[in-house]
Amino acid sequence: MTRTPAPPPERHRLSIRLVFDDSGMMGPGKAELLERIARCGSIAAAGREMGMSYKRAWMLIETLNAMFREPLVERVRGGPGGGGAELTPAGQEVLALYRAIVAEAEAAGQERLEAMRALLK
Amino acid sequence: MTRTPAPPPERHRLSIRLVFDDSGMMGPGKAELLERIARCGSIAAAGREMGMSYKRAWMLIETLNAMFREPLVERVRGGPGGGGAELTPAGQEVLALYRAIVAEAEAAGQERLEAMRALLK
DNA sequence: CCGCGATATGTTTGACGAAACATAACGAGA
DNA sequence: TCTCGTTATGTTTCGTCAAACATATCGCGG
Repeated sequence: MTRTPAPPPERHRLSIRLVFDDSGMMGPGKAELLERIARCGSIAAAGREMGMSYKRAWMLIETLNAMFREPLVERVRGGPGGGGAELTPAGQEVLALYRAIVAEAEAAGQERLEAMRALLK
Repeated sequence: MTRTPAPPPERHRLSIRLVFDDSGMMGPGKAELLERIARCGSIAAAGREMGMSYKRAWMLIETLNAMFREPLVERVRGGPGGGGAELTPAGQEVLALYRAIVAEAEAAGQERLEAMRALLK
Protein backbone atom coordinates (compact mmCIF):
# COMPACT_ATOMS: atom_id res chain seq x y z
CA MET A 1 0.00 0.00 0.00
CA THR A 2 1.14 3.52 -0.63
CA ARG A 3 -0.30 4.93 2.57
CA THR A 4 -2.16 8.24 2.86
CA PRO A 5 -1.31 10.00 6.10
CA ALA A 6 -1.57 13.52 4.74
CA PRO A 7 -3.58 13.65 1.53
CA PRO A 8 -2.40 16.64 -0.50
CA PRO A 9 -4.62 19.74 -0.68
CA GLU A 10 -7.27 17.82 -2.52
CA ARG A 11 -10.94 18.76 -2.84
CA HIS A 12 -10.08 22.43 -3.31
CA ARG A 13 -11.45 24.30 -6.27
CA LEU A 14 -8.66 26.76 -6.41
CA SER A 15 -5.25 26.15 -4.95
CA ILE A 16 -3.36 29.39 -4.48
CA ARG A 17 0.24 29.83 -3.58
CA LEU A 18 1.79 33.19 -2.92
CA VAL A 19 5.25 33.33 -4.45
CA PHE A 20 7.59 36.08 -3.34
CA ASP A 21 10.62 35.85 -5.52
CA ASP A 22 13.51 34.59 -3.44
CA SER A 23 11.75 35.50 -0.21
CA GLY A 24 9.91 32.22 -0.06
CA MET A 25 6.34 31.19 -0.60
CA MET A 26 3.13 30.53 1.27
CA GLY A 27 0.40 28.13 0.28
CA PRO A 28 -2.51 26.14 1.67
CA GLY A 29 -0.29 23.91 3.80
CA LYS A 30 1.40 26.59 5.86
CA ALA A 31 -1.87 28.48 6.16
CA GLU A 32 -3.69 25.49 7.57
CA LEU A 33 -0.84 24.82 9.94
CA LEU A 34 -0.99 28.37 11.27
CA GLU A 35 -4.71 28.03 11.74
CA ARG A 36 -4.41 24.84 13.70
CA ILE A 37 -1.64 26.18 15.86
CA ALA A 38 -3.90 29.05 16.79
CA ARG A 39 -6.59 26.58 17.79
CA CYS A 40 -4.44 23.89 19.42
CA GLY A 41 -1.89 26.04 21.19
CA SER A 42 1.00 23.87 20.14
CA ILE A 43 3.00 22.97 17.07
CA ALA A 44 2.98 19.30 17.98
CA ALA A 45 -0.79 19.01 18.30
CA ALA A 46 -1.37 20.98 15.11
CA GLY A 47 1.01 18.76 13.23
CA ARG A 48 -0.62 15.62 14.58
CA GLU A 49 -4.01 16.79 13.39
CA MET A 50 -2.62 17.24 9.91
CA GLY A 51 -0.87 13.90 9.96
CA MET A 52 2.61 15.34 9.75
CA SER A 53 5.62 14.78 11.94
CA TYR A 54 6.47 17.31 14.59
CA LYS A 55 9.74 17.95 12.83
CA ARG A 56 8.07 18.84 9.59
CA ALA A 57 5.62 21.19 11.29
CA TRP A 58 8.46 22.77 13.22
CA MET A 59 10.48 23.32 10.06
CA LEU A 60 7.56 24.95 8.27
CA ILE A 61 7.10 27.36 11.15
CA GLU A 62 10.83 28.01 11.22
CA THR A 63 10.63 28.93 7.54
CA LEU A 64 7.65 31.20 8.05
CA ASN A 65 9.23 32.97 10.99
CA ALA A 66 12.34 33.55 8.93
CA MET A 67 10.63 35.02 5.91
CA PHE A 68 8.70 37.78 7.65
CA ARG A 69 10.09 40.74 9.51
CA GLU A 70 8.47 39.55 12.72
CA PRO A 71 7.88 35.94 13.72
CA LEU A 72 4.39 34.60 13.07
CA VAL A 73 4.52 31.99 15.81
CA GLU A 74 5.82 32.40 19.32
CA ARG A 75 7.02 29.26 21.02
CA VAL A 76 7.37 28.48 24.73
CA ARG A 77 9.40 25.61 26.10
CA GLY A 78 8.60 23.77 29.27
CA GLY A 79 5.91 24.90 31.66
CA PRO A 80 2.67 23.39 32.94
CA GLY A 81 1.65 21.59 29.81
CA GLY A 82 5.23 21.18 28.67
CA GLY A 83 5.18 24.30 26.57
CA GLY A 84 3.22 25.51 23.59
CA ALA A 85 2.99 27.91 20.71
CA GLU A 86 0.66 30.65 19.58
CA LEU A 87 0.23 33.11 16.76
CA THR A 88 1.68 36.56 17.19
CA PRO A 89 -0.32 39.55 15.95
CA ALA A 90 1.77 39.39 12.80
CA GLY A 91 0.86 35.73 12.46
CA GLN A 92 -2.83 36.46 12.80
CA GLU A 93 -2.56 39.21 10.23
CA VAL A 94 -0.72 37.10 7.69
CA LEU A 95 -3.20 34.27 8.08
CA ALA A 96 -6.15 36.62 7.71
CA LEU A 97 -4.61 38.21 4.62
CA TYR A 98 -4.03 34.83 3.02
CA ARG A 99 -7.57 33.69 3.70
CA ALA A 100 -8.94 36.90 2.29
CA ILE A 101 -6.84 36.67 -0.85
CA VAL A 102 -7.97 33.11 -1.46
CA ALA A 103 -11.61 33.99 -0.90
CA GLU A 104 -11.43 36.95 -3.26
CA ALA A 105 -9.64 34.98 -5.92
CA GLU A 106 -12.14 32.14 -5.74
CA ALA A 107 -15.03 34.52 -5.99
CA ALA A 108 -13.48 36.32 -8.94
CA GLY A 109 -12.68 33.18 -10.89
CA GLN A 110 -15.71 31.11 -10.01
CA GLU A 111 -17.57 31.72 -13.24
CA ARG A 112 -14.79 30.79 -15.65
CA LEU A 113 -13.72 28.05 -13.30
CA GLU A 114 -17.09 26.46 -13.83
CA ALA A 115 -16.73 26.80 -17.58
CA MET A 116 -13.46 24.93 -17.49
CA ARG A 117 -14.85 22.25 -15.25
CA ALA A 118 -17.48 21.61 -17.89
CA LEU A 119 -14.73 20.64 -20.31
CA LEU A 120 -13.34 17.99 -18.01
CA LYS A 121 -13.74 14.33 -18.69
CA MET B 1 26.69 23.92 -8.67
CA THR B 2 23.10 22.93 -8.42
CA ARG B 3 22.24 23.83 -11.98
CA THR B 4 19.13 25.73 -13.08
CA PRO B 5 17.78 24.35 -16.33
CA ALA B 6 14.13 25.04 -15.61
CA PRO B 7 13.73 27.62 -12.85
CA PRO B 8 10.42 27.00 -11.07
CA PRO B 9 7.53 29.46 -11.61
CA GLU B 10 9.52 32.24 -10.01
CA ARG B 11 8.86 35.97 -10.36
CA HIS B 12 5.13 35.49 -10.17
CA ARG B 13 3.10 37.43 -7.66
CA LEU B 14 0.39 34.87 -7.51
CA SER B 15 0.81 31.24 -8.40
CA ILE B 16 -2.51 29.61 -9.08
CA ARG B 17 -3.20 25.97 -9.59
CA LEU B 18 -6.59 24.63 -10.52
CA VAL B 19 -7.28 21.45 -8.61
CA PHE B 20 -10.09 19.22 -9.80
CA ASP B 21 -10.46 16.50 -7.24
CA ASP B 22 -9.21 13.26 -8.73
CA SER B 23 -9.48 14.62 -12.26
CA GLY B 24 -6.06 16.14 -12.18
CA MET B 25 -4.75 19.65 -11.95
CA MET B 26 -3.53 22.52 -14.08
CA GLY B 27 -1.03 25.16 -13.09
CA PRO B 28 1.40 27.69 -14.53
CA GLY B 29 3.67 25.04 -16.02
CA LYS B 30 1.13 23.30 -18.22
CA ALA B 31 -0.37 26.63 -19.20
CA GLU B 32 2.96 28.00 -20.36
CA LEU B 33 3.64 24.80 -22.26
CA LEU B 34 0.33 25.07 -24.10
CA GLU B 35 1.11 28.65 -24.94
CA ARG B 36 4.50 27.83 -26.38
CA ILE B 37 3.19 24.89 -28.34
CA ALA B 38 0.70 27.24 -29.96
CA ARG B 39 3.55 29.54 -30.93
CA CYS B 40 6.18 26.99 -31.86
CA GLY B 41 4.06 24.41 -33.59
CA SER B 42 5.78 21.51 -31.88
CA ILE B 43 6.07 19.89 -28.48
CA ALA B 44 9.81 19.48 -28.87
CA ALA B 45 10.49 23.14 -29.58
CA ALA B 46 8.18 24.32 -26.81
CA GLY B 47 9.88 22.02 -24.35
CA ARG B 48 13.32 23.19 -25.42
CA GLU B 49 12.35 26.80 -24.83
CA MET B 50 11.28 25.96 -21.32
CA GLY B 51 14.41 23.95 -20.67
CA MET B 52 12.60 20.68 -20.24
CA SER B 53 13.18 17.36 -21.95
CA TYR B 54 10.95 16.35 -24.81
CA LYS B 55 9.76 13.41 -22.79
CA ARG B 56 8.60 15.57 -19.93
CA ALA B 57 6.77 17.95 -22.23
CA TRP B 58 5.20 15.03 -24.01
CA MET B 59 4.01 13.51 -20.73
CA LEU B 60 2.47 16.76 -19.58
CA ILE B 61 0.52 17.01 -22.83
CA GLU B 62 -0.48 13.38 -22.50
CA THR B 63 -1.86 14.16 -19.07
CA LEU B 64 -3.75 17.20 -20.27
CA ASN B 65 -5.26 15.39 -23.24
CA ALA B 66 -6.40 12.64 -20.88
CA MET B 67 -8.10 14.88 -18.36
CA PHE B 68 -10.38 16.75 -20.72
CA ARG B 69 -13.19 15.37 -22.80
CA GLU B 70 -11.45 16.44 -25.96
CA PRO B 71 -7.68 16.59 -26.50
CA LEU B 72 -6.11 20.02 -26.09
CA VAL B 73 -3.19 19.31 -28.38
CA GLU B 74 -3.23 17.56 -31.72
CA ARG B 75 -0.01 15.88 -32.79
CA VAL B 76 1.19 14.98 -36.24
CA ARG B 77 4.02 12.55 -36.95
CA GLY B 78 6.31 12.77 -39.90
CA GLY B 79 5.81 15.22 -42.71
CA PRO B 80 7.77 18.16 -44.12
CA GLY B 81 9.24 19.39 -40.89
CA GLY B 82 9.13 15.96 -39.35
CA GLY B 83 5.78 16.55 -37.76
CA GLY B 84 4.40 18.98 -35.21
CA ALA B 85 1.67 19.81 -32.77
CA GLU B 86 -0.96 22.48 -32.37
CA LEU B 87 -3.71 23.50 -30.01
CA THR B 88 -7.21 22.28 -30.74
CA PRO B 89 -10.13 24.67 -30.24
CA ALA B 90 -10.60 23.03 -26.86
CA GLY B 91 -6.95 23.67 -26.09
CA GLN B 92 -7.24 27.32 -26.99
CA GLU B 93 -10.33 27.64 -24.84
CA VAL B 94 -8.78 26.00 -21.81
CA LEU B 95 -5.69 28.16 -22.09
CA ALA B 96 -7.76 31.32 -22.42
CA LEU B 97 -9.88 30.34 -19.44
CA TYR B 98 -6.83 29.69 -17.32
CA ARG B 99 -5.25 33.02 -18.25
CA ALA B 100 -8.49 34.82 -17.49
CA ILE B 101 -8.87 33.15 -14.12
CA VAL B 102 -5.32 34.05 -13.15
CA ALA B 103 -5.76 37.64 -14.27
CA GLU B 104 -9.01 38.03 -12.35
CA ALA B 105 -7.58 36.45 -9.24
CA GLU B 106 -4.51 38.66 -9.34
CA ALA B 107 -6.59 41.75 -9.78
CA ALA B 108 -8.88 40.76 -6.95
CA GLY B 109 -6.11 39.99 -4.50
CA GLN B 110 -3.65 42.68 -5.47
CA GLU B 111 -4.44 45.02 -2.61
CA ARG B 112 -4.11 42.52 0.21
CA LEU B 113 -1.23 40.92 -1.59
CA GLU B 114 0.61 44.20 -1.29
CA ALA B 115 -0.21 44.41 2.40
CA MET B 116 1.31 41.01 2.96
CA ARG B 117 4.39 41.83 0.95
CA ALA B 118 4.95 44.77 3.28
CA LEU B 119 5.34 42.33 6.16
CA LEU B 120 8.09 40.40 4.43
CA LYS B 121 11.68 40.59 5.54
C1' DC C 1 15.28 5.10 -50.53
C1' DC C 2 17.46 7.62 -47.44
C1' DG C 3 17.71 11.37 -44.17
C1' DC C 4 15.74 14.80 -41.41
C1' DG C 5 13.00 16.43 -37.61
C1' DA C 6 9.41 15.38 -34.90
C1' DT C 7 6.44 12.15 -32.24
C1' DA C 8 6.36 8.06 -29.17
C1' DT C 9 8.15 5.03 -25.29
C1' DG C 10 11.05 2.08 -22.47
C1' DT C 11 14.87 1.77 -19.15
C1' DT C 12 18.17 3.36 -15.96
C1' DT C 13 20.27 6.71 -12.89
C1' DG C 14 20.31 10.22 -9.67
C1' DA C 15 19.02 14.08 -6.77
C1' DC C 16 15.91 15.84 -3.49
C1' DG C 17 12.69 15.86 0.00
C1' DA C 18 10.01 13.44 3.28
C1' DA C 19 9.70 10.09 6.75
C1' DA C 20 11.58 7.49 10.45
C1' DC C 21 14.37 7.21 14.23
C1' DA C 22 16.90 9.12 18.01
C1' DT C 23 17.92 12.51 21.64
C1' DA C 24 18.58 16.70 24.19
C1' DA C 25 16.74 20.49 26.81
C1' DC C 26 13.32 23.07 29.04
C1' DG C 27 10.46 24.41 33.12
C1' DA C 28 6.46 24.30 36.06
C1' DG C 29 4.13 21.37 39.24
C1' DA C 30 3.51 17.31 42.03
C1' DT D 1 13.90 15.80 42.13
C1' DC D 2 11.26 13.35 39.04
C1' DT D 3 7.75 13.37 35.57
C1' DC D 4 5.43 15.04 31.69
C1' DG D 5 4.52 17.20 27.27
C1' DT D 6 6.51 20.17 24.35
C1' DT D 7 10.09 22.56 21.85
C1' DA D 8 14.47 21.79 19.45
C1' DT D 9 17.82 19.21 16.36
C1' DG D 10 20.76 15.69 14.39
C1' DT D 11 21.18 11.40 11.66
C1' DT D 12 19.75 7.96 8.59
C1' DT D 13 16.62 5.59 5.53
C1' DC D 14 13.60 5.57 1.78
C1' DG D 15 10.29 6.66 -1.84
C1' DT D 16 9.28 9.45 -5.53
C1' DC D 17 9.93 12.15 -9.31
C1' DA D 18 12.82 14.11 -12.81
C1' DA D 19 16.68 13.75 -15.71
C1' DA D 20 19.49 11.11 -18.67
C1' DC D 21 20.04 7.72 -21.95
C1' DA D 22 18.46 4.83 -25.58
C1' DT D 23 15.49 3.52 -29.41
C1' DA D 24 11.64 2.98 -32.44
C1' DT D 25 8.39 5.01 -35.70
C1' DC D 26 6.49 8.13 -38.88
C1' DG D 27 6.14 10.37 -43.54
C1' DC D 28 7.35 13.78 -46.79
C1' DG D 29 10.99 15.74 -49.73
C1' DG D 30 15.06 15.52 -52.04
